[in-house]
Amino acid sequence: MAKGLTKKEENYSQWYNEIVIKADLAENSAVRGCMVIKPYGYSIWEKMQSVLDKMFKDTGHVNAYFPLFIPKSFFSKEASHVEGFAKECAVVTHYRLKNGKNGGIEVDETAKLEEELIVRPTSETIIWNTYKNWINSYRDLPLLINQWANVVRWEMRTRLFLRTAEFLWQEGHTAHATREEAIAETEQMINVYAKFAEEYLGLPVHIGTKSPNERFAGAEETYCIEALMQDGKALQAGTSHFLAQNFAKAFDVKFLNKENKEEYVWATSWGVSTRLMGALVMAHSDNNGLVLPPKLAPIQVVIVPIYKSEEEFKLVSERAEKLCNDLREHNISVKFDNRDSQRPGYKFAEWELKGVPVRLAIGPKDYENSTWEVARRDTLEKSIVSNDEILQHIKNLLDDIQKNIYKKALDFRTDNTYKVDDWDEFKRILEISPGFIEAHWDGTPETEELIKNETKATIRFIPTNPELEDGKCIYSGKPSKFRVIFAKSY
RNA sequence: CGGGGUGUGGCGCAGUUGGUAGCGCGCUACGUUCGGGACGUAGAGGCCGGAAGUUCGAAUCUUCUCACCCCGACCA
Repeated sequence: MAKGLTKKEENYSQWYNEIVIKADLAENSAVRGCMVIKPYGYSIWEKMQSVLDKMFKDTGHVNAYFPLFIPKSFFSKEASHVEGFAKECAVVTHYRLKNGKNGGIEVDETAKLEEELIVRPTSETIIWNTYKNWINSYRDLPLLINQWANVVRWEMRTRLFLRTAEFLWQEGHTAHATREEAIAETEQMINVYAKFAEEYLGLPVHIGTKSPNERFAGAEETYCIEALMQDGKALQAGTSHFLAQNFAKAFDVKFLNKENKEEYVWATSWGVSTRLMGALVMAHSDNNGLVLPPKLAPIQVVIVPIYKSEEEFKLVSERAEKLCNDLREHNISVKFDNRDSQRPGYKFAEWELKGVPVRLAIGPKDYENSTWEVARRDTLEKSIVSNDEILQHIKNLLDDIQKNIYKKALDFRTDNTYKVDDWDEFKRILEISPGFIEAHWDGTPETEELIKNETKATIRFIPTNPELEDGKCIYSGKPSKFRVIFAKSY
């Protein structure tokens, strides 16, 4: 089975790479660090987009589009923001090419830009520079805008979907009249992300806040959803930032309140990216390939005909086409794989590799008995279902698969979450069976840094409503009131 | 940016002490097959990452260069 696919127990990162490539999700491009998202992968992303977009609209947001390029001067207006991104910015310095000496092409040095342009690593600066013109009164607030865009962060080391130099995402940027309202927005959006992750990706996530070390550059508070991958490493799947008045002050965005007094506006920003594709792969897939949650699978059901003669093909095709129509009427996406060039066994393996949730086979025997062979991707179980019941069976099965992969991921997380009070135990667990570790922390960035240097583990999140309990910091032994969650991370 | 590795048909690789390139997969055609990755026959496809050098002769040796991958530091 799964010919040529590395087993995840043997080499997890190679297993991941092979699934991404062999399942036709994406491939490396001719440009260093930049990937090509292939049609099958992109159609999953489109499904994510359409679900998220609706969730954003339902919470009152509208879409807009801001420029790819940001004047360098904008960037330096918010000090910690610049510092956070400076090391990974692509910069445009010239606007013209000319013919070179040896028939090649070279940069025309006479066409130097007066002011260099930064390719956006995120859009806070250009957006706040624009909002300044849009906001005058409390009547202009709240301003609730999202954009779907690409951004560039010049990463040293890249991995398909998880970290690429260019990636696709959405970034919401909102402006509010009060601190409370902005915080409520920040929390609302992290809850939207959590709901999306759990209900659609089938991925259980924790909601929490980031420690100062891990916080977004320019934010007062960063909320995150954090998931556990099958190798025991944590993956940040989405973030929502309370930006306080930092950008309003940097870009001088003020409004007149009801008392006719000038105030700086309060801001949030929030985003999820194509990194979610990586999360999807690493959360559910197995040694046979990708496992997709039905709600995001581009193809939910595939039908493989089995036949010897032309007549047999005709008979099973007729019944397959009929079922295709029925399924489509019930908004279930289905593919009838009637390629004559491949044999059934090949098709079975291929659709498993691509993670299609439900596979049906129909051959002469099934035709005669009025049955279907039904195989589910998550458990690899097969059953025989009568033609009368097949439609309802598939509907139930898709729901069941969606629930089951969530439960599997949740059980995995539960099994790999540890409460630890002893430093040696902390190190030992990270060594032999990584996962989430709940431990006490003295609240200082210095301690987090020391723990990171010694174990590579960082604080993934601080619970939003922690259970209060007196304890001692796992590293320094200083008093602590509640536990935070450590893990190695992507 | 440090440490390691790899560049040879579309993909994965072999190529010995230098003698002018081969295998598997895939692809094309035809036939037999078809309930878990079929087989046969016949084909197409590469100036061996690039440049310079050594040599009668370089995929192979030397120097330089470029690209990519993996492990670290940094990051969503």
